[in-house]
Amino acid sequence: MTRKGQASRERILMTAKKLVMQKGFAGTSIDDILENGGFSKGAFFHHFKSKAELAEELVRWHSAQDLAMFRTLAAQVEARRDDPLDQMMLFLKLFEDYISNSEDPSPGCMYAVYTYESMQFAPEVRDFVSDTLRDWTAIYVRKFHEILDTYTPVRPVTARQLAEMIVSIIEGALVLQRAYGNVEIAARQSEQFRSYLELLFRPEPAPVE
Amino acid sequence: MTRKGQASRERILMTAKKLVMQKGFAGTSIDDILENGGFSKGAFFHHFKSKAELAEELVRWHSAQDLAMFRTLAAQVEARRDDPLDQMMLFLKLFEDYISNSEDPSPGCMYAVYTYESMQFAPEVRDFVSDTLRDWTAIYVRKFHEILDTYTPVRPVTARQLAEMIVSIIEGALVLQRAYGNVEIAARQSEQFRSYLELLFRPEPAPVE
DNA sequence: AGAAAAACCGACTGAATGGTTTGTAAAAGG
DNA sequence: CCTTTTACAAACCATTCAGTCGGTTTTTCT
Repeated sequence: MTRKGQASRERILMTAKKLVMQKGFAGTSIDDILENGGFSKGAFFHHFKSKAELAEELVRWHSAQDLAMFRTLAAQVEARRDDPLDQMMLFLKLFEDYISNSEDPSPGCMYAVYTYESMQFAPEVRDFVSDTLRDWTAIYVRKFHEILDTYTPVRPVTARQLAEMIVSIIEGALVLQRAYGNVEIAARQSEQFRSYLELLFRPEPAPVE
Repeated sequence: MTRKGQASRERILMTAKKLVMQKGFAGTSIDDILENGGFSKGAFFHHFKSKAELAEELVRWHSAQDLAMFRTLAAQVEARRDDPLDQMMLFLKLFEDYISNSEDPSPGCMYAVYTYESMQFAPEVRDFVSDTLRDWTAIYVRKFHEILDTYTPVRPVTARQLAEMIVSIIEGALVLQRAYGNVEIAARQSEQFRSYLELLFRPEPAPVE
């Protein structure tokens, strides 16, 4: 694949991503993508043999970017803090900055789009999406294990429960954000989750009555 | 509209709901609905003048059912508890029972489907969905106001933040539930939220070191 | 420079889709 | 009982859709 070929392919993926996030996968036709990006039919089918293949390449491409961003944040955090709880708190704060400042016109999670349209996709694509979500959760699970090795929570809780909680909160907040056209919900909810972690792991003495 | 007519209309809506929750709105063709429910084209277009009208009637119909269920739970709760925090806790528990025992093959939230495919719908439909989500949140906001009038939280928090938190958690948990094919996540996450409320409003004395 | 391969163009095709129309059976109303 | 309206049936239509194909341009390799 030539350099120019790669570039075109990426431009198609970028356009497809934009439209799929706006209108869903079934709601986005190939002609839509072509018109919006200024490509031709021939160009598209030179790079992707079918719409189904685009679907697969699109999530894989997106998840690679996503993971890279995630790792960048995680690395920053681990360089700046030693304590696992401090790391988690800083990570969440950085995430809040990131999501508040991304001027994405149609916010949302691509995995959620794929999940709610799962019947459109081949089983392997569905599996890829759920595996990716599982990987995402697993990274949090590991970090919460570290935290639970160091701290004793005020109430019994498992690493898995906390990991699924932050993922759920973010996924749900993105739905609300999109429905309301309000870009601050995800950050505010991440903040609430931090508050929960504080109470669980760093309780203050009960206030005197 | 005759009784039989009403019944047919409802059967179409039921079939449409099932398919839309499985495959998304754009991914569900009218022919799909007809085939799946055993209707004819004539029947469909007798009851709905277009697919767009079906979209609108479908959310409105669904939200009416949804709200009725919500009110039933709320009424049960208010009959059994006086304290607003107790009411909230019981409500969440009843919700957990409800969602764990509903044998829905393709779980998820219809508002999330509409939100992620929002470009498919007329502005009035989009507004209806966001208004419905706002109503939903507003009911929680009111209850949390009552709670905050009675209890002092350990950490500063607003009724709106808590209301958006439970809605986000449930929305997000439904995404994960669907992705993983695991029907217990929403209930488990609701439980975590209860745990947060306990820590906020009914803190135990800090453990002695 | 010249051959070979990759990248691209756009007219075309068949199937699917949303929607229309014409006709008919069954209720409802007087 | 007879008329009018409602409820449905299904053939039909125009458009859109995913995908094909034959041909041209551009890039790469030697």
